[in-house]
Amino acid sequence: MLAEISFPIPLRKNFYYLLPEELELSAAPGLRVMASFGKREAVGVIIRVMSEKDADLTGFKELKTITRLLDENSLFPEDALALAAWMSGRWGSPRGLCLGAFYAHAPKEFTAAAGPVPPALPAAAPAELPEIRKLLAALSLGKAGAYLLRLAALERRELVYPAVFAAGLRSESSQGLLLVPDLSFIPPLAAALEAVFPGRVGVWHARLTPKKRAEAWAGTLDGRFKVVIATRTGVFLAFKDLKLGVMDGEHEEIYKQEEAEPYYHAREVFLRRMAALGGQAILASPCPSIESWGAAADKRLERFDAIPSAPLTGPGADVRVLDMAQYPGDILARPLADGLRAAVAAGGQALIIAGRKGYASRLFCANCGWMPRCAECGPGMTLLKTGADGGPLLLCRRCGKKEPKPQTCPKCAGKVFREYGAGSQKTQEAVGKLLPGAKVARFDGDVLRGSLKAMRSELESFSKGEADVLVGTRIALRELGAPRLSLVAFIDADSDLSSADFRASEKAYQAFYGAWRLLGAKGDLFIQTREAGHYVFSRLAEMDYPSFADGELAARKDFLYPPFCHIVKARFASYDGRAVDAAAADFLRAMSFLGAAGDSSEILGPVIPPGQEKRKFYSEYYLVKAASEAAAMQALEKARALPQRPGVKYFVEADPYGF
DNA sequence: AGCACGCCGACT
DNA sequence: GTCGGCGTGCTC
Repeated sequence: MLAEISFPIPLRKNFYYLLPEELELSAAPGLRVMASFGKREAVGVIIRVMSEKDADLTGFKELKTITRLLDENSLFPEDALALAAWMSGRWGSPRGLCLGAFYAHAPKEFTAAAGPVPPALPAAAPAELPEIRKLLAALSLGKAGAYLLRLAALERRELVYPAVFAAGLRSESSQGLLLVPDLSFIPPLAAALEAVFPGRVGVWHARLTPKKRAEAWAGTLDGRFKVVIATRTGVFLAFKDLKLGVMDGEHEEIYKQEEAEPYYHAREVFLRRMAALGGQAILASPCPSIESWGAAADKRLERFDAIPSAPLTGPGADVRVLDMAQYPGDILARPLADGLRAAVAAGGQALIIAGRKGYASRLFCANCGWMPRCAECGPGMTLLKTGADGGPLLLCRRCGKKEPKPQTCPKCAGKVFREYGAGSQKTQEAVGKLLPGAKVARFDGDVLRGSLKAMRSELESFSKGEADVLVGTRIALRELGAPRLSLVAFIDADSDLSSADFRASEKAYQAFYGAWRLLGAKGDLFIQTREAGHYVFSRLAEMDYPSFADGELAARKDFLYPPFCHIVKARFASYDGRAVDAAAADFLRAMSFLGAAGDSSEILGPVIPPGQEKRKFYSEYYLVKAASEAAAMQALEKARALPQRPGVKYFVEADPYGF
C-alpha cells in the first residue's frame, strides 16, 4: 500500500511513500507520519491511502517508506483536510502550508493528561439587556448556529462572555474558543472567565514560551481547558470537543493574515470550522464588518444588538461634522479652533488626526464647492498634475478610472477651481500657531518608522499628561491612553474616504466610533470634511452604526464590492514598462472566462499608483470582482498559473485588505 | 521550508 | 590557504 503525504512546504504537490505492512490497518487520512524527506526527517500528514496500481509513479526511481505513525486518531474531528483544501483554493497558498497551520504546534508525543478537572461554577448572568438574554437562551439550546453580536466596551465583554460560555457549554466535555484581535485583551478576559471556569481557562498566542505552548496545546486537545482565549492562530487549535466559538472584534483587519503564507482570514476559517463541527459561532463587535452585516441581512447570521440604538441613551461625547466648504482655506475650522483653545485652557488634552501623508490634492469648485466623484465606484477623485498628454487628470484611486479635469463645474458652471488637503506637518504648524504655549507631541509614519523608543516616548508624553496635544495619523488612536482627553479631531476625513480601499468608509466610521468611545462620557469629537453629504456622516451624531452599515451595504451592492463579490487582486511589477503591459495582457486573456456564463463579474484596472510616470519602476494592478466564490477561486488559480515573464514580478491575492 | 552544493571575499 | 556569505536546486 501507498500513502500520499502532504508536507508543510511551499510546494503545490504531495509525495508518495510506501506504507509498512504493520501500519496498513492503522494508517488513515488526517494522521501524521514521520518520514525521510530529502536529507531530513519531516512530519507530514496522510492525505489518502491507496494501492500501488492507483498511483501514477512514472519517473520515480525508488519510493521511500514511512518511518512511523504519530497519531492513532485524527486530531481534528472537523476534518482539517477538507478545511485546508478549501483554504488553499480560497486564498491560494499551497495546501501543505494550509494543513501545516493546523498541525504546526502539535507535539510529536503526547504526555498523559493531568489530574481531575474542577467543575464549572454557575455564571452570574449579567443579562439586563433583553438582547443578551435572548442570545443566551438561543445558545443554551445547544443547536448549531452562527450569530452576530453587537457589543460595546471591554468592560461589557468581561461580563457578557463568561455568561455566553456558561450558557453554551452545558455538557460535560464541551469546550469553547474565544478569539481576540490583540494580545492585550487576553489577561482581563482570562480573569473574567476564570471566575466561571476556575483552573480551566487556557491561553494561546504567538509569544508563549515553548513549554507553555506545549501545555496549552495539550490542555486544549485533552479537554482540560473549558475555554481557550487565543489570538488569530488559535483558530487552528485542536480541541477534544469544540462546541462554541466567539470571535471578539470580528471587524479587525488583524484577523486577515497576508504578511506570510498561508494566507487566510481567521473569521472565514472560524465560521467554516464551527459549521463543520455543528457548533455555535458568535461574531462580536461594536462596529461589525460589512461582510458580517451582509451575512446577517441574508439571515446567514442571526443578529443580536446589545448596544442601545439611537437616540443614544446615556452620556457620550458631542459629535460635530464640520463642512469645510464653509471655512475655505482653513486647516482648522473656526469651531474646532475655538474648541481646541477651550479644551486646552480647561486643562484637557486633544488628539488631532491629520490627513494621510503624501496625499494627492483634491479639487473643488470655488463657487459652489462641488467635488468630482468617480461615476464607476463612488469615491472622490484625486487630481494628477501630469496626465499622459500633459494636461491635468482626475484619477479614481479605487478603480483606476481617469478623466480630464473639467473646464467648468458641472453643477454651477463655475470656472474657478481650488485644491485642498493638509498633511500632518501643515496641521502641526497650524496647531502650534493656534496654541503658542501648548506642548504638542507628534505620532505619525515618520515617528513610527523611527525607533520604537522614540515612538513610545511621544505616546507616553501624551498619555502621562505632559503634552496637551497629540498630532498623529489614525494609528495613534489604537495605542492611546489619555487621562485628560477631552477633544478628538479628524482634520481631513476625505483623505481616508477617497483612498484606494473600498473599505475606507467602514474603517473611517470605525475610527470615528473608536475616538468617540475614547472620549468617554463627555468631550467633543470634530470631523472636518468637504463631503458632509456622504452617508458615512449621516446620523454620526447618534453613533448609529446600524444605519451607517445599511447604507454602506447598499453602496457595496451598487458598486459590486464585497460581500456582493469576491476580489482577486493581481499586481505586476517590473523595470520594463512593456513587460508589465505584456503580463497584464496575459492576465486579461486568462480572465476572459469570467462573464462567459452571464454572471456579473467585472475586472477593474489597470490601477496605477499616482506619480509613477516619473519613476523607473513600473507597477500596476487589476481587481477581479468575481460574482461567486467559485468564480473567484477559479480566477485565483488561473492568475497564479500565469506564464512567467522575465523581469516581471507577480503578486496575486484573494480578498486583499492592504491596498 | 530545510538542507546541500557551489563559487567568490576577509580572516587566522 | 580556510570560514562563510547567500544564489539555486531538490525533496516521493
